[in-house]
Amino acid sequence: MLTELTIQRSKAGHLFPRPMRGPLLAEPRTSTGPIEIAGSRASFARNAQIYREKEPADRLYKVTSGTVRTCKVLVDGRRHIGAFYLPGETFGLEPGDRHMASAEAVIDAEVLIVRRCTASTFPFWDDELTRLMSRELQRAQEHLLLLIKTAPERVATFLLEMSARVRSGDEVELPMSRRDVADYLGLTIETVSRTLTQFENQSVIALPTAKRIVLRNRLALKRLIA
Amino acid sequence: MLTELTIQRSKAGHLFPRPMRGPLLAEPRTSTGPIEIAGSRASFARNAQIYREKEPADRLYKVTSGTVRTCKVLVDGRRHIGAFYLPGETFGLEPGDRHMASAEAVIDAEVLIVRRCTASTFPFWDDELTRLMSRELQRAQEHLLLLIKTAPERVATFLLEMSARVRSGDEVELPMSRRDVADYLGLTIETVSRTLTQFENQSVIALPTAKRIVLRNRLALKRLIA
DNA sequence: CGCCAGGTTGAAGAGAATCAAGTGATGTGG
DNA sequence: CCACATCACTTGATTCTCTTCAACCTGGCG
Repeated sequence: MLTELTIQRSKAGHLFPRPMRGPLLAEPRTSTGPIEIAGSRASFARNAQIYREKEPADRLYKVTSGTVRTCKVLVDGRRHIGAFYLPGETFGLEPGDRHMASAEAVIDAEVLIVRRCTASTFPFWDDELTRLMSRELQRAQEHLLLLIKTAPERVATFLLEMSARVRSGDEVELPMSRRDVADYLGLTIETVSRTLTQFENQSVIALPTAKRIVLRNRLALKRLIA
Repeated sequence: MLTELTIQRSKAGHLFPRPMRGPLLAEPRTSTGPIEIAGSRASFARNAQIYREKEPADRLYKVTSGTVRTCKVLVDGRRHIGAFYLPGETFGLEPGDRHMASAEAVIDAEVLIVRRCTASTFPFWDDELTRLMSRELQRAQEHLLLLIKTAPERVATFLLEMSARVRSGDEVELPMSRRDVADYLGLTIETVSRTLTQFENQSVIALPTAKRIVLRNRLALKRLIA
């Protein structure tokens, strides 16, 4: 194991190193056991940028707490969110050598950072990179299918996806704002909000608070997905 | 080089083997020169299926002539085209071990087929797979951005993309139908058609025939893309 | 010549965006 | 501890884009 550093945020998202260690990879590989690779830890305040578009993509990031979004801002101000990353998920791997999107903390988040080159000395590393790339591709392809659907279908898909990812029964605590959801689904915040209240009126969901959503009728949501 | 077979189509798209050889990979790799890997050739009639969704994804396909589309049909009959593949481009690589979409010949097409496992005996093969996967991911991410745009923006993006890929000056011969274009862009054929005539009326393009498109004002198209 | 698939055009309608106002939660300073 | 400011979300009215439904071209091809 190599030297490790942890980085903590200041108020404005500045980074302060402090010693730490942690595993990069989430899934134990049956053949070899879990892989742990030296890295540094960093904390980011809500909305702090983790990296910017077009910066060299020489690091990988694993969320240890909080939530991260990757997003692209178009010239006319529209914003597109490519993905949300929850604890245990890894982001930052790009098809090229530069980041295609920026990454930001949706809520206060901690990430483990590993240099891509550092890791190349470990066996099975290439396998892991391929696995991550595959997952990104699959995610992107599912996202594509999402964007050709109607608003209720998109929202239903999103709710079921989030529910499956946080797996906490029928109650989902969304870490992200309506704006984030809207930019992920390719809708406006008004449409997202209206669709949610519509679901609530149909008793498909309950909304104890804006970000807490109870799935009361999963079947109805699944029927929507088509 | 291993034994090679070529397969030709019958009227209904059936396959008849015949000896042949050809390179799988398009790009010469500077360090080692072009890689050529044994494979079989096959021809497919217009609209013939090359593989179906959920079939094992154990082969790679390189288009040698014609055009191929990958598509998914949703339960309600809507169809989504994930990508078009032109001569020289490789398709069939999936994030999992099953095809996520089916592949069909847009027009009569010839493809070179290589078994994924066959190829593992060649050096640099893993690199090549990674490169292909990267390209797919990039393609998917650009497609995502497309789908959050307006109809004119999508059509303009599509025209410029096709023009760049066939690089035959300002004249583009589209191999695919309006339906294919529409299903790729997430629009209806009527909207695609209307948008094209609108471009024509603005002298941005000319339409000598339905499938032949002359880009008269690339700048106007680029301005649209935002 | 006439058929037929693919493409275009028109009119009407639906769905989401936009514009605008209101409500509710959160946080801050007096 | 409360008043107020701010931000996030919701709701309503209107507009606009794209879809839908329908009719009509057009170009190959028997």
